[in-house]
Amino acid sequence: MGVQSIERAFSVLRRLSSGPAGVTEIAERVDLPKSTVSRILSTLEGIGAVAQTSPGGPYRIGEAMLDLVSALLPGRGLIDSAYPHLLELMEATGEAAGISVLDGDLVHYLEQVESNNPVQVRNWSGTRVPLHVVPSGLVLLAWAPPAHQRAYLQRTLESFTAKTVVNPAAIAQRLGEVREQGYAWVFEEFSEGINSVAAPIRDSTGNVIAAIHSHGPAYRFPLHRSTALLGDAVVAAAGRVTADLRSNPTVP
Amino acid sequence: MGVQSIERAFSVLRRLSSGPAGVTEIAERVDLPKSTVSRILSTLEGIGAVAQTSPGGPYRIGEAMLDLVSALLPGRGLIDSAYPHLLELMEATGEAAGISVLDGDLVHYLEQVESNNPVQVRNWSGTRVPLHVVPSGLVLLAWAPPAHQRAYLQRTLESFTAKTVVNPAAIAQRLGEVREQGYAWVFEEFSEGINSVAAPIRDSTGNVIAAIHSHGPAYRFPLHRSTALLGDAVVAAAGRVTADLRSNPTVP
DNA sequence: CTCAGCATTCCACGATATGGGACAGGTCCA
DNA sequence: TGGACCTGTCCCATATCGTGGAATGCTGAG
Repeated sequence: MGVQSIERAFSVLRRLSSGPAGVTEIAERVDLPKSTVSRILSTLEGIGAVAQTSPGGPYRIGEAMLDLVSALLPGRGLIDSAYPHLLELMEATGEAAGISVLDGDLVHYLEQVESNNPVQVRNWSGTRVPLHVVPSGLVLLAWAPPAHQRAYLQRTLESFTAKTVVNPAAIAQRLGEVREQGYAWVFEEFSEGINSVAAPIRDSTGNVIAAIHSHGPAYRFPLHRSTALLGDAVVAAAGRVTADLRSNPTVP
Repeated sequence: MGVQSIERAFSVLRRLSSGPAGVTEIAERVDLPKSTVSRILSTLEGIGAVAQTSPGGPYRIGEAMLDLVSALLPGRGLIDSAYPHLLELMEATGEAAGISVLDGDLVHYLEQVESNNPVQVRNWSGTRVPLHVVPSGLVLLAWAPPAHQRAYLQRTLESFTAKTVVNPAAIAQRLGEVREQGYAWVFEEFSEGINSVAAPIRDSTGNVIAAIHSHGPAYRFPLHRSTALLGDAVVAAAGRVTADLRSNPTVP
């Protein structure tokens, strides 16, 4: 039904995705003449979609394939832009800092930098948690389309600790406060012993596309420090990331 | 000189890597008739290389592309399998532990877990170093095809410290010892002040596909401890990773 | 209701991919 | 050393297969 040679090229790539292989081996596996496989590999090599492990050696998937999916690997470019500002924020608050994006009804933690403090909040990179229990989630929800917000609040909201707010009306009011203040604090609603504060990152058109946060053990964060000052620090860090994105708008 | 339709397909994919687009837009950008682009997109969609953001909407890069590069995101599956065993090894030796794979004439460090000791060997994750100066490299070379070994030893071998062994015959003999013992030690041949020990990880067919190692500052590692016992600890950890891979053979 | 813009489908044409086989380079074993 | 047996690339006559212009169908705006 489709274009034959394209389908064949992807059969070859699929074989290579499970490890390097030579022309003959691939030809047997995908049931094609060697000459055809050789020609396909030459073409793919010219594109950069495959490469030889060593000159004259077996073929493997090429770096160009990474560029093609970079938009999919959630926010690779975003992480690169945000990294230095995560470090700054970590130094400013003395606690771990991280960024996250919205993934459906969950907040997806992309990256985290840690302080060198021996007592640390574990690294949540790669995990996803419901929006209403973490400040990053509240931030992302606060600037989501109203229709999304309403849909989210109509669902049954899970409670994680004794302090978790699950009342839809209470959360809706909270979202308003977050929009006013520009940041969100959550005190032990996701996990007992962890406090966290977050602010929104915007793309070059002003849409909120991610959140940046800092979090630490409840016994020392924020402790005697002003939640407003810490909030401002996070907002400032988010602003710097936003500014960077504006000057280099290549992020998904 | 390559297969036209494959090259065209990748032109389309390249356009999509910078964000979703419709048929007309793509057609203009890559300078092809709409009908051709439409046909290419249908084919790619059948494969899963592209998908529609919404039914009837613009196209974006598809999830299948992720599977193709999973081998490139350096050994994601391998790292996942090995991680718990790296932790165990780190606890057993009290020093940092890591895994690495062969990349041409270099050993590529994929991942490292660190002890909580304040004095630490820096994290080499992501870097590549020549095979003959680190035990992981010796291990990978020891079980490489004899032709590769000979080719490698014929090259001019770089010296990193006063202790680096660069004599091909000496290295060849050393590889024999590594194969006998099942592990390799290197004392300050790569960097003064670092000692390291490594053992091979095999795939489900018995081929050596990676190495696991532990390394620490020379003044305390191995110190008074038996190099044989530490070697056995690394071999045991490697064996556990190998066993895991056997029961779950999805790694590159 | 018409028109503009979009994506898909159709089909005759011939450019283009195809694959069998020849070839060259390498490794292994006797 | 020779030759058997791999390997991957190249060649070229063949017709398959992709091509692209035009027609069709769809949707939404004015």
